[in-house]
Amino acid sequence: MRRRSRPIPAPPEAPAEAVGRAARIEDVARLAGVSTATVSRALSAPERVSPAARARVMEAVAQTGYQPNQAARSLRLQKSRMVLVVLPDVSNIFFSKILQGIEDVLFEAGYGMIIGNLDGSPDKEAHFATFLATGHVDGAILLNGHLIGQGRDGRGAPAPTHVPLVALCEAIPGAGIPLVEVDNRAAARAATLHLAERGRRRIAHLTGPAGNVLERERRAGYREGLAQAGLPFDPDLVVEGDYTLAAGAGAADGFLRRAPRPDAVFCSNDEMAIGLMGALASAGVDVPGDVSVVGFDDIEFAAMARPTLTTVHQPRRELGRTGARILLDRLAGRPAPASVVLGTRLVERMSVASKGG
Amino acid sequence: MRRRSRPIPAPPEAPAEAVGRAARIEDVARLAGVSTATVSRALSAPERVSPAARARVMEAVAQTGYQPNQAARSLRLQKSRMVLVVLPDVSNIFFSKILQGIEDVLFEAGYGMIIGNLDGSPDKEAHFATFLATGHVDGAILLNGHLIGQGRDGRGAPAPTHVPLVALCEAIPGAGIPLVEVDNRAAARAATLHLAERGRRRIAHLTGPAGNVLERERRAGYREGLAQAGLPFDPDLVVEGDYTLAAGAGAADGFLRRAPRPDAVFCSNDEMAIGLMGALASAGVDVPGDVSVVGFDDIEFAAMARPTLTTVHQPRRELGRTGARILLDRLAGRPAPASVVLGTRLVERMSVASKGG
DNA sequence: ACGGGCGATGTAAACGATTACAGAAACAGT
DNA sequence: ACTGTTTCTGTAATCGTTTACATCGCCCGT
Repeated sequence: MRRRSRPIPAPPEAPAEAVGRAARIEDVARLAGVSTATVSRALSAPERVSPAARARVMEAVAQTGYQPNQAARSLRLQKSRMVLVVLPDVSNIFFSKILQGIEDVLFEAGYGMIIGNLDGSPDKEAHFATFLATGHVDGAILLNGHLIGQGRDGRGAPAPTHVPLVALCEAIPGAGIPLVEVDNRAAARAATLHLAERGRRRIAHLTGPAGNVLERERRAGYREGLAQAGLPFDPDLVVEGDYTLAAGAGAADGFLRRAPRPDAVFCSNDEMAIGLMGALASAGVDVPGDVSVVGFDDIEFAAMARPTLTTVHQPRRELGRTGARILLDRLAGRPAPASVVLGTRLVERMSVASKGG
Repeated sequence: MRRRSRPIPAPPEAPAEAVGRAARIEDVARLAGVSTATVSRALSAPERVSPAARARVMEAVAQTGYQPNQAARSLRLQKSRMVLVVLPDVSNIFFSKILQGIEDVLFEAGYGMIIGNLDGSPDKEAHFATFLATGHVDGAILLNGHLIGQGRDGRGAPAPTHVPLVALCEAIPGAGIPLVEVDNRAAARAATLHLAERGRRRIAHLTGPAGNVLERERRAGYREGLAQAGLPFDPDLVVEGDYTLAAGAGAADGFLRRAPRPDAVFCSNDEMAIGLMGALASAGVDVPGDVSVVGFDDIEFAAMARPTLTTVHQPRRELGRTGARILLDRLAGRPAPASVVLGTRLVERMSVASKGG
């Protein structure tokens, strides 16, 4: 193996910097002929440094490609500029849109976003609960209450030391942390009333999991709507689902076997509503004629289902944005509202039809 | 406002620990009557510490509720046990399912997941590119090539120092990093052939964005499929979309105006396929009779659309899992394959019908 | 009795930033 | 010339771990 006869010029893409380790603040200081203190100041408070020194530092920074090490900063400053977002399921289109809103404003403020995907696993709940306490993140947004308060063991981990928290979409009773949500009860009432106003008399309710705080509100709203329309409440018409397409599809049979058969179903989310409509169609039932359906959330597919789905619109992205803003306020020590309620509206499409007189 | 007459007992939930700061390793050491070195060893390598000391340390840890500070660990160990996942859009159901797979195995291995949501913003691309270089994370998974290589400025940021990377779903030409993907070309060919075998003769293609590496493969597969079926390639039947429901719906008109009208459309994702079917139905076109439709991805809603959507199934969660595993291998210095191709399969549903003789 | 080996422990030096404090230099006002 | 003020800079402590190295017993074989 012969040596090359001529020295090879250094590759142009690596400017001055040695092949080895990333540049440290000390390298920059040496190169600029100043102390590390001056480098640090030149970067974080340029006005406290003479123009000459500042220029030399900037030059040295450019040459070395220096980027402050984040672990060191975190340690020294006792904050990480990271936020943990805890949610039941990233792959759920409802949450992931909220995630997008959170990311929007977190990024704007220079914060990074760590995902805690609970996935129904108590292990994960425990993990992320301690995660909060270990200085990994400056704050957290909780999309359900499992982490603190209402774990399956009845108690869950104790509220972590002093990390600011914000609850999003679902209240965490007794946790005493700010909450951003929609008025689920009012929305459910409006949806139920809407069906009643279209002449529907046997209005069923396909709910989410029973333990759910937010679901309690919706059930209450459903009953209020019935009452307001002068319709009797029939517990037999309330069926519990788990927010999945499959749950919706699976519920169809049950509803059809009820006697008398319901002429409308209010579903606690759009997935179940779409799953239900699909199964009803397959069973030869006319939607919306025989059975009208209302969903909840207004996910993108609601407008694409056949028939298009009448549903309660939730401002998902805005929910995320608002939650993140409140958390940032608390992180910055600014005053923040204890609770925010965002508006919903009923989006009328083709899955509800008028009936009778 | 009257003072309470009796002192209140300390709340029972705070065991021994002072109200102030979180416990440091030194607190534990003092309490256990050992040095900090022993505490550290007791926790990370118990067998190197005498049973007696170990017991005292554990007791002290329990009493103080000590959790090692992560910033300090990261700094000392030069690793963060965090992985950055960069993707175009968290709220997209295609990516978020992959995210779930990634999270599965990352969590299992004790790694946390930071999300870099590009959202089409060059700012964000730049941000996350430097993010990689600042010791925030030990490695990254890239769901598109924008971060390195093919940014809009033609170059993007230089490949970051030495952070292990893995590309997922979309190759990053020239980056020389492991890639996990499906055989997009073969899958597109199979989809096109499937339509041809059902007697479809004017098969259109609703594609993703043109710059897309993966999209080039699908277009190539589409043309191969046509060729294999003995059908002519007509550039007029290739329409570019952007993977959204709206793009699918918007493309319907164009297809219907073509003369002769196409009798099938192969769509590069399910959202566009569903949007297209919706708009076709609204225009009074019979799907699958007049126009058959095939999608790509097999998202959950594919089975719930009317008609149910025939589509190419991608193992999204498994893609995520595999990508994460390879990254972990590289992080651990284990040998890792340079590239993995996962299988797809065509899921036949109701959006394709046979035609003619 | 002595040296070697071994296991358990402690001391102190990293890791890479920020910043309190103090010193130096420059300048102005008397 | 002296003092006080202002502006800039450097020294060194600090954040909370981990771990190389040194030390200290202790046991064992000769």
